[in-house]
Amino acid sequence: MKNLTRKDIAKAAGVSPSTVSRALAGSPLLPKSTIERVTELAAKFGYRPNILASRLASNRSFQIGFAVELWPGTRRGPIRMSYYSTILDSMVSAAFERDYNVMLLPYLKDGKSAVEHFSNLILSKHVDGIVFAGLTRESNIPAELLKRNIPFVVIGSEAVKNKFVSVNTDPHLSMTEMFKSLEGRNYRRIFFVEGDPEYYHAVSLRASFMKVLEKSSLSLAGVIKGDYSRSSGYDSAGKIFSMKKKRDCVFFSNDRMASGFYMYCHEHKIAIPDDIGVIGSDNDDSASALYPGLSTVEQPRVEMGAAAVNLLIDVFERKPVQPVVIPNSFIERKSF
Amino acid sequence: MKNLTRKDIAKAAGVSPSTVSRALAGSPLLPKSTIERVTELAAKFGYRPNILASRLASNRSFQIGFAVELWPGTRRGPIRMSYYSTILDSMVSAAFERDYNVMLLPYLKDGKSAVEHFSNLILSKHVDGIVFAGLTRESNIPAELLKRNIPFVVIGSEAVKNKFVSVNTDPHLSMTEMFKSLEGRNYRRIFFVEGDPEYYHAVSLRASFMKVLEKSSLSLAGVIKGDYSRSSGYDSAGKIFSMKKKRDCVFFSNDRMASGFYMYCHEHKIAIPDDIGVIGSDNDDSASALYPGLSTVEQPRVEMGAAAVNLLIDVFERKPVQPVVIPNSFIERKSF
DNA sequence: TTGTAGGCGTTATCAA
DNA sequence: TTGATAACGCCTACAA
Repeated sequence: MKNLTRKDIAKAAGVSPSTVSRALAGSPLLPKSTIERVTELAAKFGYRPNILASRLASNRSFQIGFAVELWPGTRRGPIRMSYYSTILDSMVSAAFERDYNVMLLPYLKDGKSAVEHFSNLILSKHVDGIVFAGLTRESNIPAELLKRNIPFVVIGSEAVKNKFVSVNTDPHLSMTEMFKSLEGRNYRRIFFVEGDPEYYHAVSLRASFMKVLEKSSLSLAGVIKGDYSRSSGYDSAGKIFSMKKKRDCVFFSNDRMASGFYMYCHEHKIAIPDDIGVIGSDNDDSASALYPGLSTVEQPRVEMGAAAVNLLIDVFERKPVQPVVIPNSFIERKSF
Repeated sequence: MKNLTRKDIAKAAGVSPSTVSRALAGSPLLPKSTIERVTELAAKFGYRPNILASRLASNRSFQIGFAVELWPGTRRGPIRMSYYSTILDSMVSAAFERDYNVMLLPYLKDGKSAVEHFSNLILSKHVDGIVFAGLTRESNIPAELLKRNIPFVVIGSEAVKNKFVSVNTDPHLSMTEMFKSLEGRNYRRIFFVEGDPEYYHAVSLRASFMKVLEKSSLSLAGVIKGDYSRSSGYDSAGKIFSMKKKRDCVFFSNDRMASGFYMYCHEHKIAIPDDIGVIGSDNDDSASALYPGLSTVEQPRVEMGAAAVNLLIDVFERKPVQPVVIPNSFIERKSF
């Protein structure tokens, strides 16, 4: 079956193909009557402009890529993790509002150079630009992509000297709120359980925590290494309880580790918050299933995803862009 | 800056543009030497075929759409829910393996007809086919899309008379395992907390449950209405405990409702499993944070997502396809 | 084994 | 206000 094209509509309407395009685009040059007639005819025929042809002609794909790193040999990627899925969720909406689509760009962790892969995707016009999230601090991707003049935005990574466009969180406000709350409850010391320092998030959260801690009346009970996993949260409990004093509390760099800590406390009949106060970070959905409700430092993922998309489109449109820093808030529940 | 095209490589290699295409596609017609020479030259120049042109010429987008229903006026879609993100995650991997890409297709819940929207997406060649998940039972989308000859696959919906391609779960095996376990622990009665019957999943799970229940030595303590939400699980507790007898247990149609029930039990100092046995369904990640560990009927989402993609590509390639039914398993933890 | 040439269905420029 | 026409870059039948 032959595809319906502009020509067919043009013939039926007794105009030229270009007029059909103009009418469908609602060009202000055309009189209303023409627009109406052509539009009606197009609807009647069920004509839809071929987006493939339109993209070729305009040399734009109107697609934004979201990079997802696959583990070779598995059917598992990062999207099932709530950090990624929440960001993606809001990216889709934000892109939709600006007439872009989001495409997923899987790449193999130990495949050929990721940089090469993404360059190809841009050069071959698969996507107009790429959003990255969850890169490790040592990743060379942003620096290399910059060299090659590839439009991209990075979520949650350090924007080295503001050289590339990034979206980040500033937990300063939420930390301030948190310490204020803690002081109000007469806590004296606090443990800090760190995330995986490969990630910028872990480092910046720690820095922010320490900065605000200094100004507070609490003192540091200790820093415990973690890696964001539930088991590392569980394991941290042993160390914490070996050092614990009265009126101590713990801060976890994500809710997942906090949930591991909860598990330990349940198993050992330790009462939260009576025996120890607990605070998490992320406001994961799963955290709200915990009992007692986990107080947590929110990560504004929805805002970050939307901001990344809007920044990227601004780049396409050659508008001036600034790195975006989004403050987050502290959510108080029952865990301290 | 001008785009690098076949022509440039052709000129440099002293061949025609078509030969460049053939070489890059590894055509068996060409001698190895030509393929090598052209490939090297292309690499040296950093030439990447323009996928936009290729798609126009072949009239295929090599993209698979995943439909996501947006709530108007919010930046929230379904992808943040683990049901969707897990399916999507495996779809991306499966598509990658067969050289397809996954594109997200948002549509407004109360926007213009969804059917119209998806027809357009296909007619305009945005995507070659579409995967749906989480449709309600009364949705007219599958029937209408079928009429219009649009390639699609539906996950978790009833395949009415096998008329359209679908991927479903058969919980029969896991239910059998579950009841066997329950009998081994001397449970006498079981409550069934239903999901939202708008969804096929709720209905089919209930049917499967009842069928296996009949053959077991347990009796039905009652059916409680739920809607998959945590709060409906919490609310179910009141009804359950008003009817509860010794050696009763509860089955929840998803883990989320079970987590609401846990919340109630914690608040009311009811011990799981000593006072009541609990079983969930889905094997959500968040369920594994519950204490005591929630036994659950798994939903094979990873397999469903991958199967959907492979079915769809089979449809493109005009291979004969059959609806896929994937059995699931029972995961025993500490909640009964 | 390789080259030629006619699509594919738009967009965009220029002329009328 | 409209119409012609030249790109856009690749695919592919057909010819050589």
